[in-house]
Amino acid sequence: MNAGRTARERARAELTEEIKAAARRQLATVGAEALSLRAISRELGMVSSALYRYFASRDELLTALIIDAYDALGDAAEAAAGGDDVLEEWLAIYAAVRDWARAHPQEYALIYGSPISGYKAPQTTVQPAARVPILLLDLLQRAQAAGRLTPPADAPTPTGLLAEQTKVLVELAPQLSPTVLVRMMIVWTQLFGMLSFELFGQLVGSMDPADEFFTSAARQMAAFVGLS
Amino acid sequence: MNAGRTARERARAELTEEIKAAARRQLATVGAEALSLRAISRELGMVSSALYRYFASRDELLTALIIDAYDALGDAAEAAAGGDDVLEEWLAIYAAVRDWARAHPQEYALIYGSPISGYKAPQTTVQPAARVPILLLDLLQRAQAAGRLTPPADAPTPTGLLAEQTKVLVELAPQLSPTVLVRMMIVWTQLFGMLSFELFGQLVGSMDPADEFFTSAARQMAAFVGLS
DNA sequence: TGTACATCAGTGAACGCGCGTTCACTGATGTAC
DNA sequence: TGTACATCAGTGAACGCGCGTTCACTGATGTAC
Repeated sequence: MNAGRTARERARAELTEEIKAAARRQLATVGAEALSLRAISRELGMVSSALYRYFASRDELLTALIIDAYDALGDAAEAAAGGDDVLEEWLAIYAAVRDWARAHPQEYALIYGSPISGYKAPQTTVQPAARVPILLLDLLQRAQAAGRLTPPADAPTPTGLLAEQTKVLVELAPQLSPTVLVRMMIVWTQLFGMLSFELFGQLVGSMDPADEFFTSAARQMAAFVGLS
Repeated sequence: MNAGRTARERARAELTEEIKAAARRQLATVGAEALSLRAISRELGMVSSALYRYFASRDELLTALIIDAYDALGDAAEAAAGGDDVLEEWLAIYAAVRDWARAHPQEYALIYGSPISGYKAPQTTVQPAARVPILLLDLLQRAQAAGRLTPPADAPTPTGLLAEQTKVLVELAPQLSPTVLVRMMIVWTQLFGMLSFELFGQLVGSMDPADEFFTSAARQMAAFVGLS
C-alpha cells in the first residue's frame, strides 16, 4: 500500500491536511481576515516559520482553503443529485447546498462573502466554483430530454450583449435555450443571495428561521426556470 | 444661524463627520475588518486616544458606518422612486441600488457582505436596513391600487410557518397578498444576491459586465412578482 | 548491504511592523452668578 | 460685563498584545553507487 510513497511524502501530505484543518477551525472562530499563520502553528505545536515548508504564504493557504470549500460544497451538492424525479432532485440539491452552508458558515463566507482585502483569487478557484451551477445546468438538460422543461411563454429571449454572454453557458449545456440559460443565472443568484441573507442575518425579523421560505423559493425558482 | 449651537458643539459635529469620512476612505482600501482607529487618527492628524471623545470604541464607529451606509443606499433608492409609471419606477430603483453599490463597494460589503468577526450589529441598524425593501413594497401597493399588479395564477399561497412570517410584512404593506409578499422576499434576495455576485467577482467569466443581465433580471423579477 | 552525499522538515531568533484601549494631565470653551 | 468654576477636547505615554516573513542552522530521511 501507498506504493512509491516515502515516509517523508506521507508525513508531508498528512501535515498539509492538518494545517488546513487547523486553519478551518481558526476560520470558524475569527473569520478569514483574521486568519493567522502564527495561531495555526501554535495550535499544531510547531514554530510559525515551519508552515512555510507547506505553504509559501498566507495567501497560498487561503487559496487552498477556498478551493477546498468550493469542492466540499460541490461534493455535497453532487451527492444529492440523481434520483428518478428531476424536481425532487432539484429540491434535494437546494437542500444540500443550504445544509452545507449552515454547517460551515465561515467557509461559506470565505467563498461567497466579501472579498478578502489584499487577496486576489487565482484562476485555479474558477473551476471548483462552477460545480454547483454546472450541476444545475446538467439537471436542466436531463429534464429537457425527459420533457420536464417547458420555459414559460412570457420569458424574453436575450439580445445583444446578453445573448453573447449566454454563449459561454451554451458550451456547458448545449441543449438549453438562451432564455432558460438567463433564467438559470437569475435562479443561481437568487439561491446564493437567499443563503447569504440567511447566514449573514438579513432575514432576522422576517423569514427567520428560513426553512419554509427556502423550500418555497426552491420550488418557485424551479417553476421560474421551466422545470416541472 | 446654527441657533443655540455653541462653537464646541459645531466643532464636535464636524469632527464626527470627518472621522467617519476618513473611516470610509480607509474602508475603501483595506476593508472593514482591517479598519483601524490608529490609521484614522493618523490621517486626521490627531492622537489615537482623541477618537475616544467621539466614539466609545471601534465597534461603535462601525455601527455608525453601517447605519450611514444603509441610509445612503436608502436615500439613493428613494431618490429614484416616484414617476408616473410603476414599472419604470421599479427599474429606476433597481438601477439606483446597483449604481450606489458599484460606487461604494466596500460600504456595500460592510452591510451585505460577511459579518465582521467579533462585531454584533445592534438593533439600531434594523430600521435603516429595511428601507429598500419597504420602498419596493410601497411601490407594489401603489401598483396594486393602479391595477398594475396581477399575481401569476401558478403562485402558491403560503401555509404554515411561512404564512405566519408574512404577517410581519403584511403590517408594512396591508394591501398585498401573502403570495405576493413571499415573491417579494424572493425578489429581494435575488436583487442583492445578483449584486453581491457582481461586486464580489462571481460573475467574471459569464455575466460580466452585468449591465444587461441586471436589467433583464430587474424586468423578469418585476413580472415574477406580478408587476406589469 | 553499506556508505557518502543530497534533500528536506523543523528550529529559534530576529526584523519591522501593527493594533485597541486606559489614564493622568493641560488648556481652551462654556455657564452661572 | 466680569469673574469663578465646571465641562470638555486633545495630548502623550504606557500596557499588553498581535502579525507575516526571512535566515542560518541542525538533524533526520532518502538516494545513488
